[in-house]
Amino acid sequence: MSESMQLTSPMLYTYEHPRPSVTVDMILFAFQNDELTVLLIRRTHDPFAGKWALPGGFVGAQEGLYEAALRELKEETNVANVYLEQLYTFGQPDRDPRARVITVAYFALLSADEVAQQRIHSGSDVGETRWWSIYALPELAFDHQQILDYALQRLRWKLEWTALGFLLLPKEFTLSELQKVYETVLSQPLDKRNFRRKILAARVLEETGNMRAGDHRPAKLYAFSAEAVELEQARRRFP
Amino acid sequence: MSESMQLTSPMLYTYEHPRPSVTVDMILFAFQNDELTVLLIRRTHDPFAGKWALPGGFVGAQEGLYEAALRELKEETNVANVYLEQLYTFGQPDRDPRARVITVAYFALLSADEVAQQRIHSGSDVGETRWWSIYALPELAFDHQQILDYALQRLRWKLEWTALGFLLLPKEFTLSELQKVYETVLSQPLDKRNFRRKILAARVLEETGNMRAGDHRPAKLYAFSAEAVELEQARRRFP
DNA sequence: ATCCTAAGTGTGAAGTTGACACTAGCTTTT
DNA sequence: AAAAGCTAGTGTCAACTTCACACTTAGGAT
Repeated sequence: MSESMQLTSPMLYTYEHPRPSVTVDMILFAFQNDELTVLLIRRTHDPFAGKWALPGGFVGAQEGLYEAALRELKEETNVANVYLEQLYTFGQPDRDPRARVITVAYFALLSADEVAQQRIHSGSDVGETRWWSIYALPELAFDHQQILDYALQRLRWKLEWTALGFLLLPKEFTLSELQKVYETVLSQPLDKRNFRRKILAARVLEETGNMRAGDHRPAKLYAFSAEAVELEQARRRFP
Repeated sequence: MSESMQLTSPMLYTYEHPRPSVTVDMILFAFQNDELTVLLIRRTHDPFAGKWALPGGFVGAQEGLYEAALRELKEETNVANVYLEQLYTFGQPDRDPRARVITVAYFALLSADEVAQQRIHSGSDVGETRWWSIYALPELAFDHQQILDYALQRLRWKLEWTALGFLLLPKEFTLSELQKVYETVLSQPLDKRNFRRKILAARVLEETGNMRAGDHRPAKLYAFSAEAVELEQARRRFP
């Protein structure tokens, strides 16, 4: 501890300091086939060549962190137009075996529409891109498992405390589908009547008038109202 | 946007990238004279020489972010043994006029005991160190006002949702003192009976058996129990 | 002894949460 | 065309929580 003090202390407020690399890593969650999934890429280069990792990359000299996250996402996975939320910054000195790399993690919820539209594909530097079920993950590169665990906590928190679960669904959805999202993410069954009462009380959903046809009794379709969502997002405790 | 893509994209997963400087900045809150206060230092060097700023400094090559925060705090202000919580990472490209500097902000609540004990003084690189009332702040350097605003949001959230307000008080305190903390931070009067019922229901406080003598009826003194606090902190939504 | 001031205490009404079971409406099968 | 199968959809009561609200108690100062 005192060694590092002497290293850096005399230089305070000059700009001659060890400069780490800074990256952004993105955790993209989606809901597919009744499973919570996360988007991973397969690394082509060392370190961890062949291993799966969160999409991410270096922050450019003249771009903000959020912009870097959007750019890398587009480049590596062709995903665009998502709302990213800063998650946490991970900076253990040894988290990258080659150099000091500090990473700012972002996460996003992708609606089923977005997953379908994005035509996700791998960028030139990326081996392969695919969605993985949260419950059957491969071994991850770096400390990405830890980052993912943390993102999962945050996601659970979000669903426990806000009515924003529909962000993982298509534009129109049934209440049963929404309940399924909540049950899957929170890993617990919910009472149908109480769930409906509660989610409707949040006043972010409105009936579209359409029905979901299917094998059985058709279900009313709901959508969220943009204004209400802004309110709900404004209620976020950690912007 | 596409310019910066071309700048950095071809180098993905090599380590030849613009490397920003990375700093930590600390927001230390304390409660003094019925006011919420924050610890600031006066800058001696440009940029913003003479302006007040959050204590902070560069992250060493081989130290974690948290360790860097502790070290800088000790160096600049002589504050030690505080529990820091990561707040947010600010990385707008122009937030430092001279170079690209990304900062990871931490915040901490200092008890009145700690404020008294710490013998806060300025490190060699720091002009002056003092506590400022939140409601009478000087103009701050960089984007530190923005960072502070965000920290205040988080602090309010913390007091709204947890019983951790006593972190800002000395070891022993009366319920009235605790209520005053909550009222000050939340900027709203609270009902005495409801406040007491609620805070006692959280089961983190215990009577010490001592009384606070004073001009009027003596008040029971309370302390928090360490185990209970761990529980309460474990309840934190964002570790 | 009286006054002043802060400490300390309880209740009822309103709202919220949680447990719980049946009917409605469509498709498929026979 | 009737029955079976399956999912959608709905209401109530009890327990608990929240909120508003006012008086008594204990010490210090005079």
